Amino acid sequence: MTSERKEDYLKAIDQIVGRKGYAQVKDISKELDVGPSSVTGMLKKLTDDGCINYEKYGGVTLTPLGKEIANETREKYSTIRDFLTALGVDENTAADDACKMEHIIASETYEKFVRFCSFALTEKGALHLDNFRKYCDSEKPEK
Amino acid sequence: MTSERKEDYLKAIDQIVGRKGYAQVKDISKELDVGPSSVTGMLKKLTDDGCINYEKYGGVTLTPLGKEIANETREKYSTIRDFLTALGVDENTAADDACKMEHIIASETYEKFVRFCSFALTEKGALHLDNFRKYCDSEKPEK
DNA sequence: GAATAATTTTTGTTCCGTCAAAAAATGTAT
DNA sequence: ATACATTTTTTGACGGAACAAAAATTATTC
Repeated sequence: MTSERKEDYLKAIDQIVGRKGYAQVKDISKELDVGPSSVTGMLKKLTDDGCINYEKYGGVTLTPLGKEIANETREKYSTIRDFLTALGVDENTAADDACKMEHIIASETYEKFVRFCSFALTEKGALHLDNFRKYCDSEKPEK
Repeated sequence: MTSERKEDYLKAIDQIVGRKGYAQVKDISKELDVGPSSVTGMLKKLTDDGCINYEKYGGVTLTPLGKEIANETREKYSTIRDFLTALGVDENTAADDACKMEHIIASETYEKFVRFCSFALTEKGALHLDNFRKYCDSEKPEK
């Protein structure tokens, strides 16, 4: 009922609402890089799902349900992105991958990522991670 | 041209061929848990793509191209699975997640996973990982 | 307030992957 | 070799998500 794509839309709407108070079709269209007619279509579905407040030709905002889903998705996204960057993945790549991974990983896996991130903030953890990073740099020449 | 689903099919076919020399529609159907008509449809596309040797009502095998894709996919899969289990994710969950992640992560991210796995085989690495695992166990009570 | 511009919605099409049911081919008994 | 069982293919349909083009609405400007 709440597909991957719907989560993407909700996250995008949340972001835009955060910036300007409400979201217009053109904003969402730009944000997700899809045509405006695709957006209108999805807005109807999200309305049926009870995720957004939407009236034709009007601005879009999130309902509590929509906000909840957006927040969960966004939080997952941030954690995964941080996890990947901690591992040494480039910022942009990490952001891209996190955006796709957030939809598919199990909650158990997600939990490990959370732990890893907080561990990385530990003294020991930071040290270990540093070691890994050095290892990464040193082992490259083999190829 | 080579979608996620195609990779899944190729991987499944590769596996079955490994077991019995060739793959039948029913095998693939069972392996991927889809109806036989779906399989037949996909087999046509994979033939057009030059990934499989397929003649109606006959067994299916992989072409060099198909084998190459299957191998890449499989290798990616194994690495991701190992990476996740190294982090402490349960075997089954790791397998499931790897199956989905293999399609979407960037090669850069993949490379980090590879590095992490080989680092984990190092003396230092094993130690670090052990530390993380202990941290995981210790921090659980907070919830 | 009429004319024009920007935005949004409709409508009809497409692609992908799936399915169920019916038809065709193949395999296996007896 | 005839009847039955299994496997495979065809056919037609569906849902999801996207698009382009045309129509409708709202906003702006003079």
